[in-house]
Amino acid sequence: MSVGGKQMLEAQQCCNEVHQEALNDCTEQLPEVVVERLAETFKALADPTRLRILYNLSKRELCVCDLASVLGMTQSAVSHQLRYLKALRLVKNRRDGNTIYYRHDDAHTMGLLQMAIDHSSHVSDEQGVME
Amino acid sequence: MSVGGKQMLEAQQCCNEVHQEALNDCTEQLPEVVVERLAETFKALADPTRLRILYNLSKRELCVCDLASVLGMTQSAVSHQLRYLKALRLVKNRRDGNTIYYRHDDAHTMGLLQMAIDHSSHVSDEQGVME
DNA sequence: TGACTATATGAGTATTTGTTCATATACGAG
DNA sequence: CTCGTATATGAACAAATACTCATATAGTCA
Repeated sequence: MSVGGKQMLEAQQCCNEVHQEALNDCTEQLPEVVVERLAETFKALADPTRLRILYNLSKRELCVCDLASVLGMTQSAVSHQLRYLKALRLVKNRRDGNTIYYRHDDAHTMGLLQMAIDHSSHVSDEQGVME
Repeated sequence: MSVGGKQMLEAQQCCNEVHQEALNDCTEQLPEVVVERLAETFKALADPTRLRILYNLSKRELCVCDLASVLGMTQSAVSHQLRYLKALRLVKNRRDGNTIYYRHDDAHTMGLLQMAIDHSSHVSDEQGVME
């Protein structure tokens, strides 16, 4: 079981010939909590509705009503997603009378979104030329 | 109920006072196909197992067996996720005898991942100082 | 050929998720 | 107070998901 003197990471043996060299290059793993956090962030961006909400909030502050109108969705559906985004601190809101305005609240995540959007437009351009 | 009149660009009316100025700032929307593509990309990164797979493949080429060992997961679970990632062209593979080696195949998505990882470590540092 | 190995895959399943519907809450104007 | 409006929320439900298990596939080696 113990092969050498060093730390060996055997989590589970699925084949006899475990490539030790490969495992040595992978001793450094992302901490569990970091992985969960990353997945959580990307999951927030992994839904078309939330993407559209954040995209529009990247332009300007908007109330629930306007977002529902722009997205062509029910107020309830939008509100549920806003709660989701707010729990992750990706958006925040302010009240003005009956109206509640939302805006983005996480520059890093918005940066990820913007980067992905920029790339998608580049890809579109290239494909437009190619095909 | 039905207010006699005209509605110009409204997808759905959730409240009477639709803020026209807000809607004017949101005339430009991401194309449906782009939104779906973005969501698809982020969804690939929205799962801890796939994150760890891509993270390890960012270091070096690995076979299914080694990945399973490093992640402490069954060969089947890893293989299913690799198929998922391959369908999205985020990874590609090569065969060497019985062994199939995987590596990453989408610089842009790996860039998104790296950016998110870098940020998370910065945040950790700051929090480490604060608390 | 046949045993052995690494990987792929279909079915089944428990869990998560995004929406709808009905209703609750909070605020402003009478 | 009551009424009207904007938003929030709980329950329910269908669809998507990530795993396990059993088995299939494809290569090596004797």
